[in-house]
Amino acid sequence: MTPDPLQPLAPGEPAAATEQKQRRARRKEARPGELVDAALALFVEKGFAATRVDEVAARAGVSKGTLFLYFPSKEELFKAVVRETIAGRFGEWNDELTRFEGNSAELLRYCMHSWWERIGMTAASGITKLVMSEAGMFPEIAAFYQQEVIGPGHDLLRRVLQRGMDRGEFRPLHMEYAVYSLIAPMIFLLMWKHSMAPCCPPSQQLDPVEFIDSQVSLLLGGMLVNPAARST
Amino acid sequence: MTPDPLQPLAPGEPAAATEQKQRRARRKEARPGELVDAALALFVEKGFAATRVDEVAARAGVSKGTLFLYFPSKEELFKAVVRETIAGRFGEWNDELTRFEGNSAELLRYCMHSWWERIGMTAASGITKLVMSEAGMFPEIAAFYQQEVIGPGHDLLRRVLQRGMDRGEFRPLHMEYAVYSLIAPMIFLLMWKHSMAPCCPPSQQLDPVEFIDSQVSLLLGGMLVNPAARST
Amino acid sequence: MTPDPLQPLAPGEPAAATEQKQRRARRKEARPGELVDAALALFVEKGFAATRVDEVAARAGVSKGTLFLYFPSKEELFKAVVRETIAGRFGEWNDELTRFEGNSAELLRYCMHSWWERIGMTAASGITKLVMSEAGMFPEIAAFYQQEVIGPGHDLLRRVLQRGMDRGEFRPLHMEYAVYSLIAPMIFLLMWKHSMAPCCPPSQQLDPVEFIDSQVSLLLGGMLVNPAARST
Amino acid sequence: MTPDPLQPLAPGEPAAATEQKQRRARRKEARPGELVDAALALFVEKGFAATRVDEVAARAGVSKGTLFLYFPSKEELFKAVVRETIAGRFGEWNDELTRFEGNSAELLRYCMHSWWERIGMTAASGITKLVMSEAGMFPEIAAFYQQEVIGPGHDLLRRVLQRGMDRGEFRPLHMEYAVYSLIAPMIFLLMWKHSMAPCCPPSQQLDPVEFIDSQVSLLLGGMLVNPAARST
DNA sequence: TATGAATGAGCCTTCATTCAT
DNA sequence: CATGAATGAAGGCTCATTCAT
Repeated sequence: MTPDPLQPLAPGEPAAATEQKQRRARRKEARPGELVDAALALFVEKGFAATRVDEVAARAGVSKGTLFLYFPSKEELFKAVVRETIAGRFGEWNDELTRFEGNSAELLRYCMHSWWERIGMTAASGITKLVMSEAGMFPEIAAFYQQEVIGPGHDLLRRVLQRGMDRGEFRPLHMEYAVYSLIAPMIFLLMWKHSMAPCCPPSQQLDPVEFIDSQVSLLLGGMLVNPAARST
Repeated sequence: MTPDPLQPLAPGEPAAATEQKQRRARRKEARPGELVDAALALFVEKGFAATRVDEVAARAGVSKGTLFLYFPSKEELFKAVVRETIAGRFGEWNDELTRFEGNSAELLRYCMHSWWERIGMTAASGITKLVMSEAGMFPEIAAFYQQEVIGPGHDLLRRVLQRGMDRGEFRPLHMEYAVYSLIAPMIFLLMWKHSMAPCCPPSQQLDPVEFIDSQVSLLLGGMLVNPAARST
Repeated sequence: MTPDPLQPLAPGEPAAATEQKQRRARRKEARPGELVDAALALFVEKGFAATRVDEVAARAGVSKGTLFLYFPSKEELFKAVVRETIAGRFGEWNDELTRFEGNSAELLRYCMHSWWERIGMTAASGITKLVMSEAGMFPEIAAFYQQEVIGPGHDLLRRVLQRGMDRGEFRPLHMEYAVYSLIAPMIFLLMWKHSMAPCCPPSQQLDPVEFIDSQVSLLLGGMLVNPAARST
Repeated sequence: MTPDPLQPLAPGEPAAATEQKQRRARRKEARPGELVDAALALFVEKGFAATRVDEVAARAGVSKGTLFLYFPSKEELFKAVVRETIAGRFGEWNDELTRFEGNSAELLRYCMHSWWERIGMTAASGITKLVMSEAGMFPEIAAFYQQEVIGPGHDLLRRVLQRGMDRGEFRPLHMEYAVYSLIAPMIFLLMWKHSMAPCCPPSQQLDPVEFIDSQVSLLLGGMLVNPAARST
């Protein structure tokens, strides 16, 4: 859609004008994205209701009117934020899982740390906090999130556990509950990071990576057939 | 404070008038509670910003003006809701812990289930979800919550773990992380119940009691010195 | 209406009860006055709109409901304040004028100082400030004030000037303007005292008595037939 | 600030567009002024508290929201009214005083009449009345008024009197009191015009110009070294 | 397309007034 | 008579949304 900048200019066309058009066009196409980024940051920081569209527009470097050119309402902006931000990276993740060659305990640990690096510690974590906070007001969004994120994530974790059981590494587990036992610390870390952490005294601060390590170890204690022999 | 109802009425005193006064007095004393109850329900359902004080008043069966007779602002009403809902039940809990005679695995399981019965499945859970959702907007509330709930809960769980280690039931644990491993499923259950659960397909629904059971079992696997011998 | 306290008690009547009734009755009769006093003070200090009836009631030591037992509305309370506070002291003043034996310059000076002592420096001055401030909102009150205070005061001053002219002490004066030349400093002192004075630096503070003296001297310079010979 | 209308338009520039922009710009620039004018009229007529911002906006031909686009609060609107209305014209006045060539009696008379024409009979007088009425509620405004108006006016009058004394026209005067003797009739006229006058019977009406004339004559009687020789 | 001035519905809050007790 | 809890009609102010330019 954007004109390929490597393409040679049509002969006779004034270069400057073309370049300007290009830049404007590129800018125009970037607009929604910039607005979504700005909105994401502000929604995460202050919540949906407390974020003013003026602020979003200002942060995106456009006027308030322009925002409504791209999003018909604040609610639609919010929905767009959720939709745009949730990039389905589960395909890639599933592939990694398939290719993984270590034991299942290592895989599980890898998955959890991987989640932290790719989601938990990035801005993407804000979106989950946001969705959970506003789910009551936006059931549609919550359902969308469930379908696009929770569901696939759930499936992926189920695959990991199944792999462990199939390979005789994990004891027979009640799949659903075990999956949620893995989701729980992630949700917890998200909410903690975005809500209580700023108010906790240093003594109760949490190093997420260490916590994940510790948590996985504890859970593996209950999952592994032979905990004593575990390598991780 | 209220006249002792066991006290016989002064002879000659008209019983009707006394009763009326009592009802009036009771009414006045009941108002804040009724308002807090109404506010709790609405805040949990719609969030702080989306809840209108008119609605709260209407639900409590009074006029808008009356609400401001008891709470100087919407924000103070919110704080009152938080305070009232999470009235420290930790004293009682700590006593139970002290008196508990079973082994530490049983105690841990008891604690988690107890939490669900007293907090998780009651309206109090909604307020925690709300506090975490709105923490950014109400740092004061978040700090209060941290001090009144998170802190004491943290301490209580630490005592449980310490008991297990002292009695040689639990392996040496990194205390902080282990505590958060117990807190995590509770926070998760809270958030889940109040945000995603209504949108999940039946296949992904979660029975909280069973989940707690399962989660505790897994964690105990990692905590107990002798997992095989565990009674629960 | 109030039982004469000197009247011997009716035989057989319990003294205590009677006394209580008396006190309550006396108190009841005093209520309107106490309310008017409280209202005067607050109206003068804060203006009509900014004075809350709660405050008036509280200052008078009664409940808000009681206030409305005596005055049907805040406006009526205001009117009552003006009516009650403006005690016609012009009869007495006119008598003094008639009996005055000094020369007219002395009489004029006496009148002005007398006004300051009896009105200007007392709480009564507040009422004039109040009436002038709120005249736009209460034309009825302004008319009443004009009739009860301005008019009589005007007449009294006219008599003084006429006396001076009749006795050949004052030059022929344009009566209306001359009267207002005497009223002007009084109005000025009132407004000054109640509005700007608190904001003026010490260098611009004003000693009212000295100012009246100075002002009268200047005016007499223009009024007296023989200024050089004036004794005051 | 506005583009010089005498400047010829750049050749080729579309006149219509320019004019439109100008009109739009002028409109935006005119808004605060229109609002201040509307507010001035209503504040003077009804007082600060009784004036509703809706009314001000309506009178200025805009919506309530627009008003808050230009003034952050009703109070700031009021302050703006005061500032705009009494924009310091003392510089001009001081110059006139310096250039004045007549005798000091004439100068004094000129000053007083000048005040009436520029302040007393204009809308600015209403604002002074308002400031004095509401001074108790707005000490900040009162202080501002004192600094911007009372102070400079005071200084100007002092200069006039000093000039008279320096030139041997005026007798030695107690400066402060004499200055206030000149301020008093102005304050009086203001208050009178805006409060009692509408309620006075015709017999007690006051022609301000004549009153000033009369008042100045009387005061000059007390000020001049040689009253008999006075030309005015 | 982009702007930003304008809008107006709606919110929180106040306070004079009422009325059951 | 006195109380004070309850009321509800406004009022000031915000902010998502519109639209002329």
